[in-house]
Amino acid sequence: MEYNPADIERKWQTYWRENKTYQTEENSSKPKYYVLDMFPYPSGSGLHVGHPLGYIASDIVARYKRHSGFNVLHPMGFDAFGLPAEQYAIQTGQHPSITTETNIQRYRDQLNRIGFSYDWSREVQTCDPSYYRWTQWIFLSLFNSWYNEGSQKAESMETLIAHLNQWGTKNLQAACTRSLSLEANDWNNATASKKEEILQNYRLAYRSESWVNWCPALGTVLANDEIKDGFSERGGHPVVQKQMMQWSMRITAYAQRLLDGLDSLDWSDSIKESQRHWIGRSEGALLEFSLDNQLSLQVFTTRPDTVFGVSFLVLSPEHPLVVALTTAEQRGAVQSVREKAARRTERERMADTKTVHGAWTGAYALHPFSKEKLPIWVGDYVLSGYGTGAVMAVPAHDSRDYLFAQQYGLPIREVIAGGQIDKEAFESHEGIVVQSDFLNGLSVAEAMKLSIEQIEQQGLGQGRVQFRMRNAIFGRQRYWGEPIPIAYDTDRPVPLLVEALPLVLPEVDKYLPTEEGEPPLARASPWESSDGFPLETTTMPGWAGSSWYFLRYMDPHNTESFVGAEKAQYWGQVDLYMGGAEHATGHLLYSRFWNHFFFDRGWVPYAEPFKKLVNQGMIQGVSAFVHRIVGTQTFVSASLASSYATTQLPVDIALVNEKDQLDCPGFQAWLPEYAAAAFILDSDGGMLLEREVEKMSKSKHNVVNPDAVADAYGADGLRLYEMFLGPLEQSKPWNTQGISGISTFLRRVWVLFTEKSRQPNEQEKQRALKTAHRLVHKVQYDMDHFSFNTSVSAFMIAVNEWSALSALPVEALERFAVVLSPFAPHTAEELWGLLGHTPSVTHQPWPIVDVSFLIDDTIPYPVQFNGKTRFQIDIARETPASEVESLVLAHEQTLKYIDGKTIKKVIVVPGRIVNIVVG
RNA sequence: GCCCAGGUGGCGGAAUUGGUAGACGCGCACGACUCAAACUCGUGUACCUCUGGUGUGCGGGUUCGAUUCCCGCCCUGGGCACCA
Repeated sequence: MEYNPADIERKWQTYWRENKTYQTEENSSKPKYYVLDMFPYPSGSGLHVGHPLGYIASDIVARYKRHSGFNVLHPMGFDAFGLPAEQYAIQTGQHPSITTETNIQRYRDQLNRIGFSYDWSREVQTCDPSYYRWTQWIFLSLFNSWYNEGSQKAESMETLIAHLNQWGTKNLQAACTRSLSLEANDWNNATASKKEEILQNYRLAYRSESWVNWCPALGTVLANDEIKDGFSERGGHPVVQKQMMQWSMRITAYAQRLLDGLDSLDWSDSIKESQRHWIGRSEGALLEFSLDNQLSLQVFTTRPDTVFGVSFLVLSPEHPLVVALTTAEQRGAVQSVREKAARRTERERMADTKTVHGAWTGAYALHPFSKEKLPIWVGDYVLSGYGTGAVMAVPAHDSRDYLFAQQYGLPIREVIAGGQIDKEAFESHEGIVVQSDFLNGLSVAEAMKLSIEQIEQQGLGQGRVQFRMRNAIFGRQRYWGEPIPIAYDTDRPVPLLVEALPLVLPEVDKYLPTEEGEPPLARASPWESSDGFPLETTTMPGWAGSSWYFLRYMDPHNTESFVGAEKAQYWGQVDLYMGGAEHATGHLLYSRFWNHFFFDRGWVPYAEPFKKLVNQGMIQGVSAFVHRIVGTQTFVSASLASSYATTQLPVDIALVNEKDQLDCPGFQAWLPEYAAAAFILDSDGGMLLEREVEKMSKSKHNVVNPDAVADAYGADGLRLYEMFLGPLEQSKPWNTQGISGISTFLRRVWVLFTEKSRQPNEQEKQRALKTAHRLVHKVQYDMDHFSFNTSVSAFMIAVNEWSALSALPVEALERFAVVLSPFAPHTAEELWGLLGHTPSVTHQPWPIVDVSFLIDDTIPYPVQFNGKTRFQIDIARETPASEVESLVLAHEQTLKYIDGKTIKKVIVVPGRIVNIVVG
């Protein structure tokens, strides 16, 4: 009987589906284990072999945990709202839900072809109204909550309103957009509209006029994490800064907790570091500089110790005081800086960090201590969104201020000794404070402390922790997303009632903005609430639906709440979250933010949603390039290309054979422009190509399709090979050729189970069992260390050892089938059946290792001379060190290597090695 | 510029606490089977000036012994990038 993966895989996939083998148990008494994959966006091009890498690894863990007696939650779903489906809708007029549904179907088929053990009865799709109803509900909950900095948690707006009723803003500790000062009377006498304006200052989901990243080509705003190098992540369009009224999320309220929470997480250092950097905590002081005319200007600085080195102040071009401060003579210069800054795209701003532009406003401020007159400048290197949008410039000790001072001839005053400030700014914290009045002679650390004390005592400002992270813009001017469940009573936002949810996406005639520039939802008529108020026209961003889906899987059909309290309690945290490192600062931060909020409101038992995170590496493609002689349609083999002037053009890797040669007729048929191609072959008659490792993508023509690999080598072959390629977290190139080793392995496994005698003699039985126990031990170790590539090697070693025996005991084969099943589940099911067992192998207990099989009676001691291994001798395990030494010294080969030299020292490491030092 | 990860044969990679560097697989070479080829099976395969020597990016150090620990540097990949 031949090993036929196609038949076996079809058979078992049907069996699993019909018997609901992977359905998670409800009300189980078993311990739980939650293994989650980052759900995919179902793109039109389907999966390539890189996508399933993480899914295979997590599926192995899920299956291993089932064998180990856990009730496993291993779900899959789709992040189904998003730009590509909408762009396609704009081009074709087809509703994005149709494209999305087709793509999801294809993804589901592709995933099932690989034999994943998902419980599909829990599938979620973010674009499904029964799902986004709860995304909208969460939005309303955030709208109806504020962050109490006193209790350090989110609370219902009711407690805020109660405080305002009684005290106004007195003693109110709240995360807010700007700090307000109101008496209880002011609040109580305010109109509904004025009250809402005040509340907006505190709500966790709120509207504000803010600087946004506007992408004209996509016609929408983008979050910082949706931009790469100044271009939109999707589509690569330029992005500019623009001020707009926008829905935002007050994630900054959670900055400190999001930072602290990282310490308890079992995540890679690189992801934790990028989150820390993104949050960007810095300590310093807010400091007031008074102006001539009653006004004052506030700056944020992390170096209050250098306060006597301030020689000018700089405002961002957008700073609200710029216009008021600028004198008539300076108006032109300042205006030109402001206009220039406004015109710059994000991209230009980043490309050009070496030059600064600025102008003097004509105004002065007074130094808070020395009362010296300091000129106030406008400079484009100061960002309006960070700190107060104004800085005290200390050019001697800040390189950006230094650059600015040099360019405009402003004074540079050394206040920390130790640098060479005629050459560059001295930013080190190692130094003694000089020319600084009461700070003279102190270290930087001492001066920081004392300066803040003095600033606070004299009422000039206060110590302050500042975060780089900004609040997240939430509205998108797009169609294919969750509608925001808000109506407007004139300008006052009014939340829809929970009973009115879901607010379903309306039908529109086109998926484009209206002629007036309104988002596509404005095309719906009427787009208004049941009581006739106009509805919000922006939709939620992609990250809304994906920030809580891991909770919905716990309780996917609940119509009463987004997740039931008992289910949330039982499943707790995600034990293992597998996904790409590209979500380091987007999805993973937003999900943590929302989950902290749910925790504060008492809806989930943990603030942190993902206990352990593993980032699978990228599988790269190996692109192929053909040489074309410049200006012709003649193509030349790579081996001859050096004799011609050529350009290299990418070729679909389907047209390349295993010797890196081009299928010439196939190439001519591939694209019309190559129909008339002529070829100059090398002496072997081949058309050699250049190969290069790059990211796998459709546009590079280097995509390998998992379906095709599974058809040729079986799903189990694909699974084993993806794991065998190398460490999970590393990037590595895909080379289909290598999979033949896996094929050979699986066939040899099959032979062991179908042709090998099961009546071993005692010696063979012991040898076979030793191999089996060592295999189980190794695989178990690898499971705990996510080292799946070495497990595949261990399987091969076991099979090689067993193949050399004439018979195998059934106990060895049984262990093998169970241990193989997480990796190659279809084959393992079939093997389990061949041993006479009834299905399924899925819940068979993981074999127990008999440690006596792991220990050998004798140890092959390597014998080294001066650290170089020369030979080995077998010595009984328990032999004491002194005896090992004499055995080695008495060995005939030892004499040869001593070769008349003196033995200076003999090192015996019991059980390991012998090293003889001669000289 | 800053932060993080990594650098081992022709290739993917292994080496679990400082203890035999190159497991396992690909590729390649030779052999068996075959009229022949493919498949399959077997043997070999780090390098060199080969009774020996060298070798885990480079240079140093610690140690009886270093891919592993320490110092300095180079390169590759990823992230951040005027954050005061």
